[in-house]
Amino acid sequence: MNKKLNIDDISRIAGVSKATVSRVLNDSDKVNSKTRQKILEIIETHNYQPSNLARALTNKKSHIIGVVIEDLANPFFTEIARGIEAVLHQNGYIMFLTSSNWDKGKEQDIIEKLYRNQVDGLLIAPIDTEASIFKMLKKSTTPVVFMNYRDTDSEQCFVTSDNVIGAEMGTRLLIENKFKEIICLKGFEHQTSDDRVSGFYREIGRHNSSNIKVKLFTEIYRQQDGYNFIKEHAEYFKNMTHSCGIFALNDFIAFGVIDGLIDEGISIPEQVAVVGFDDVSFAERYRIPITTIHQPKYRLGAIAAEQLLARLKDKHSKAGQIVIEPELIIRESCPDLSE
Amino acid sequence: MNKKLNIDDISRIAGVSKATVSRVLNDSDKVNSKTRQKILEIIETHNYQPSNLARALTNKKSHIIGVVIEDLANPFFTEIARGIEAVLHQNGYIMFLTSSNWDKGKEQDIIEKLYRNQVDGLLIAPIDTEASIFKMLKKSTTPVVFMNYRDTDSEQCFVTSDNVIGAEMGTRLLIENKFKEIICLKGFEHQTSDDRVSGFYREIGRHNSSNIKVKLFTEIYRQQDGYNFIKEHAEYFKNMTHSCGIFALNDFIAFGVIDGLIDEGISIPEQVAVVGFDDVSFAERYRIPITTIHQPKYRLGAIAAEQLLARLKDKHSKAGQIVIEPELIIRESCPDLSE
DNA sequence: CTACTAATTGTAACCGGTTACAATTAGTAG
DNA sequence: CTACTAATTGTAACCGGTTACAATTAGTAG
Repeated sequence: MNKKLNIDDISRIAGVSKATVSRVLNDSDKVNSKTRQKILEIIETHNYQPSNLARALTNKKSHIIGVVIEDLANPFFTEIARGIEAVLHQNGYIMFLTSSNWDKGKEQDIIEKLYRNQVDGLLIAPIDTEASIFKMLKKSTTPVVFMNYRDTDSEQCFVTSDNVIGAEMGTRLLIENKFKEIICLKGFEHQTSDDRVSGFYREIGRHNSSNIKVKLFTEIYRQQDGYNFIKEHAEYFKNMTHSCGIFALNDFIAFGVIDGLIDEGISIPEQVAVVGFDDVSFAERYRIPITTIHQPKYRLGAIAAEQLLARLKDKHSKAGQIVIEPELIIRESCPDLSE
Repeated sequence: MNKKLNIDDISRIAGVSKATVSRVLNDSDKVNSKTRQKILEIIETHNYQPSNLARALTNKKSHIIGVVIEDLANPFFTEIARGIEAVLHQNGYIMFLTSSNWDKGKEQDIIEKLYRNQVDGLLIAPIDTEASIFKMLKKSTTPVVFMNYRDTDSEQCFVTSDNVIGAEMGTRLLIENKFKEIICLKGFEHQTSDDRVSGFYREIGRHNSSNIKVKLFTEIYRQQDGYNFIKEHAEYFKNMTHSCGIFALNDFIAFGVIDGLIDEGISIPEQVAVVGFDDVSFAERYRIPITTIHQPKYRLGAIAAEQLLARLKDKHSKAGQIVIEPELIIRESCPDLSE
């Protein structure tokens, strides 16, 4: 309808200089209370909204934090985002959330766009930290906190769960359950997956496990892949003379596995027990409640946001590198039968 | 580390004017291919990233679309966001997603911030359209498309499911199942809830239903509330001599209801049948698969984004007001026993 | 070599704010 | 009323880009 007003329009209407208007906008300096009053009224009645672009351009502060997660459909990430949002909002910052959708190219693209929009800081759950954009970020002054990722560079902030220990916990449960066969299903190509696989093997190695069959399957990414895995090996599972434990390296894969097992009429946990990872909100109330490794997602996001704010306040504060201990949650898909 | 370079730095290094640099950035006009080459190299080696703020300030185009949803924890909204993101990304726009978290004040606040950051357009799943910020938006030139909401103003774009018809479908199923008692649990105070309640009563009114007990309970917002509702009325349900149907006006309430019924040992659907609304991704694979009204969430988001892009191309294009027909999905929590 | 046109580049104003510094106005003591 | 200080306001430069227009350079025909 009517053009957007700018500060010059307001100053003209009020019969003052734009500097004065700017002063009342920022209630900085002293402005005569009558002029202030008048200007405020004009702003009000004309519904003037100062441009944050112009403001950020001079201030070099946008009060915007860019957040990049991998998947909007996965409550694991949205819970993290909620934690972030709560902390940022409380501190007068606004979160702009974006999703790389597990696409490396898009990840680069998004981060670059965020950076060019001069966000004050970046909170990233990264996929491909080898990408050139990350090298650029490291050289830049824009503070970054990684989530769900650990960096060897001591200058780099990050917040993550200890995926190695988490995987050890899950594996130990399976071993203690005395399964003759333990199958590990690896998820996305990602540092967290690698860590979990390491933890898996490390725990296996700790036990005299020569009489346990151990298998690893990779390239099982999503729920559907977990389902297909069971479908493909259905005959094998049905004809097994021993019972078996499956460690799905994230809950979604576990969901798929459980769906497949139910469809094939294979009993859980008697024939096949399932352990997941993440303790996504639905794990507790899935068709069969899932034994899994709990990560405090909301808290992880909140801590990451706090780290970033700390860096924003003091550029030279020590880079926080926070590793949170996960927790084994036992439910029906794999009970603790060790006693 | 090193200060961020700007276009002046680049032009100085290249020994040309900033206009020339700007020209190669936008590959507009003609630039001698040698100079272009040289400048591109300098940009590359110095990792120069032009500021989008400055650019947007002059161009009056940020290529950013602000998106406001109500709840990041609810896959209903994140599915919509995924649909939006896909369309926007394909068209060179970037989505900045924010969440009002069911808080009216925050909703106002967020929209104002987005607006001040001069996003090119806004996609909003609104809570409180009476708020003053929406009046301001209507007067502004920034195009807005509402989602999950219908506006009586013919100038306003929106995309929504037909909640009245959806509720009628669900209610009809319950009536055809010949339940002697039908209970409706209303969710958040929201236009969609009101529409669903209307549909519920309208369908009830269509049938000669004097022999059906009809009850409406309000202020049942979240999963936990659905659970508590059952807990509070557990004795009643257990002592019922007839069977009863519960229409939970969104799936999360249905989840809670089902949890409560299971905990109390009340059989589903024999004693109490449950119908949800939305067909959130987990409804299909909940402990008891939920009969619900399906909304095409991803598509809804995609259509909304397309509407917005259309408006962006042509300010005067007719305001799309799109109502999508929902679909009844029958699962275990309430089968179709009408024959 | 000259005169003209086309290609390339530079100058300066602008987008919409903020702020250091200067200028003006108001207030106060003598 | 004068002289001084404090309070208030304005001027102009700047943030980092874009672009209309002018200026310069290169190319071509005669």
